[in-house]
Amino acid sequence: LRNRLTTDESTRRRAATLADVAASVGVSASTASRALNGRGEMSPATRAAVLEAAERLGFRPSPLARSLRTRRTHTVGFVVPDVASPFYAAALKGAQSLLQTAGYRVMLMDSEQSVQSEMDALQTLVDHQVDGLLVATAGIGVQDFADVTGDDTPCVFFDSLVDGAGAGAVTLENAAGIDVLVDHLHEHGHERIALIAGSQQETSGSERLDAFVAAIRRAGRNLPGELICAGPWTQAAGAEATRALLELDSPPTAILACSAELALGCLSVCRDLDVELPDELALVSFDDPYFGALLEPSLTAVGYDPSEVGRAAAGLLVEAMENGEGERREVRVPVALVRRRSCGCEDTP
Amino acid sequence: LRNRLTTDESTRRRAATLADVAASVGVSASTASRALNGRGEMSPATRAAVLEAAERLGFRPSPLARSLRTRRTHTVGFVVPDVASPFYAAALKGAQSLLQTAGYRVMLMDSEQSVQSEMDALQTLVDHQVDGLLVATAGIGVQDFADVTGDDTPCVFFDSLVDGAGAGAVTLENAAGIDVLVDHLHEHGHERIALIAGSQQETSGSERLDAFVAAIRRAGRNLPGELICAGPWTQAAGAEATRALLELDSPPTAILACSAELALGCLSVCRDLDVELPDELALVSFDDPYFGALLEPSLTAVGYDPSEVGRAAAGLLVEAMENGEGERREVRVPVALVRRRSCGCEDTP
DNA sequence: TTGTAAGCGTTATCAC
DNA sequence: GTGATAACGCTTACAA
Repeated sequence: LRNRLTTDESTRRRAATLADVAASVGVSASTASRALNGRGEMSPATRAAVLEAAERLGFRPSPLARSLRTRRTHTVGFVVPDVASPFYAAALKGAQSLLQTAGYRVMLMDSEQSVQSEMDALQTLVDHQVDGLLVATAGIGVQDFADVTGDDTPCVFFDSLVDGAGAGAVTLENAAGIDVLVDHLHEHGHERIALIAGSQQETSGSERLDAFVAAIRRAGRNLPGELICAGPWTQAAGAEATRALLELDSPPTAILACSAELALGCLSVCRDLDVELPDELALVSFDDPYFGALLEPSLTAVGYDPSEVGRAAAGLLVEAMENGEGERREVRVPVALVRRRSCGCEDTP
Repeated sequence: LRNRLTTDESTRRRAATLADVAASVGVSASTASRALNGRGEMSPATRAAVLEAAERLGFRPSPLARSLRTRRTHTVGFVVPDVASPFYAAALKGAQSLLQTAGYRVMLMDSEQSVQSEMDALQTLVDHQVDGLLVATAGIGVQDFADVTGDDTPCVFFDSLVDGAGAGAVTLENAAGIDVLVDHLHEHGHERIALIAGSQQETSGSERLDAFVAAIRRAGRNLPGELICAGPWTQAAGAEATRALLELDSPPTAILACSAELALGCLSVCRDLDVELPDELALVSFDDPYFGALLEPSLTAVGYDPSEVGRAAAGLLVEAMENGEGERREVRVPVALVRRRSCGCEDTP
């Protein structure tokens, strides 16, 4: 019942160190170290004795000291533009869980969508000698990235890419997702489709916009520039874009929002303006929020597993950290269309 | 244009160390250290020379070495039951941002709602000699907590409490929130109100349940046990509870869900079963999700700023880490009722 | 004002 | 098999 870690003496006992364990057994620190790490041959007797002493003294090796010596911290840095966003939070969880079982800790930084903060974050992490980096860039350049990291630390980018940089990359099937959304709207007979795009600083934004333009062209439709709005990934931006689109002389009959946030902004404006969805305007979204079925109208969207993005990225990173960087590997996480009512379909249970 | 961190020589240049800086100026390491840390008096000339050399060599002090020596890591551990949950993700962001500006890094651990994992996480963090702990407990006991941390590391609990443990605590106004919700349902004339409570392992769960019982009693109503369901904080649990409640011989006329997740589960079941909200059943929720206004029907709820919870907790922790633990401080983050349609009110824009 | 030396807790390289 | 000894990169008495 008594707390093992405090003593009756006035002095609070310091945590046991390797030297303490060694002394307690009567061997040298190096022997104790070898015993605990199972390195090298040694008499079973002393090994057992050391193990017993370590247990008895409640010895906990200091990762700090170990890292200083071995130059490995078993820590990876995780950098995202906004941890509070459902997507990044889920990716974080996926990554964290894989990393934890692989024996790595994660140090988290939020770049607040700023390239400068992102560079600061990377600098801090590199200073800490993290073994690897997982970053969803806010739009850093290849050169800046190399300058900060010295290209010494394995890095896997996810969500958005930085040219050919890094030991690997995980992104979504952006083009495929946009294609299926555009096709679906075409099937519903829409001719004037508007795009509410996200930030063009990141490839996750530009790939979707590019894919949209390509899909419309491929279908032989023409594409007025006024039907394309780009801005930050926020609900407010989605609302503003929708308002602008609805005020057009000939407004679109359908809107494709490039993220759930943007779709939500669109939804709320339509509600305010009493625009009936999907009759007066159809809406589809790249990104299926977990409450998509409960919105009014329920949201037709392209969905995917956000935690899988983090998990896959972490997997590549562990690979790169342990086996050295081999081929640069790119993974695309698949997406799938979920038909609901906002496009004009019926809910499917 | 050329990368500063690589050399033309075959050998990749090692990052400059304090010794390198000192040597380059022709002073001792201690002098260089003092110059860089601005400690002690010294000739402006040498100080300037050291600073210049550090700059020129791109010197970056090693936090690892520094921490080993000073026994301060400028790192705080952050432990939550589920980072992917919107509430914890927002709290994380609030905490992270305050900590970052205060000069601390955050090391993240997810306890996956398991007490054992939570203890492991705490152990890991303590081993890493974090300067402080921010934990939303999954239900650890006081004694276990003390055993792991040795009560050496300042800890601020948030969301849920551990008896009187820790240097401080930040929670929501659970009782006030439940009271206002129950009162509001009473105003709408409801006599049979059911509660879908969350996990009773955590005080955030038990406080809400207790407050509910008290509020009903205070109003002189009687409270059949069948109207209270407790379970995990998941949408699935909310759905299951709702299904059970609706099958009762005399089902409730109103439901109070103790979290947004639980309310969502309720909502989806009502949709499946064609139960009309709010006419056949009223629903209110403790926790106002950011898309609450866009649900069908829009959700009446008690809301609060989740990032403020993290920020406040981080504030208390920084205080405790820098000025030593003084009085144990408890903060309650305020909540406020948001009337929407699910209770029978009209939307207010 | 500056330098010397010890030490933070490990691990790695040698001898023995 | 095991033990000195020397790092890892920094801070801080204490001495000069």
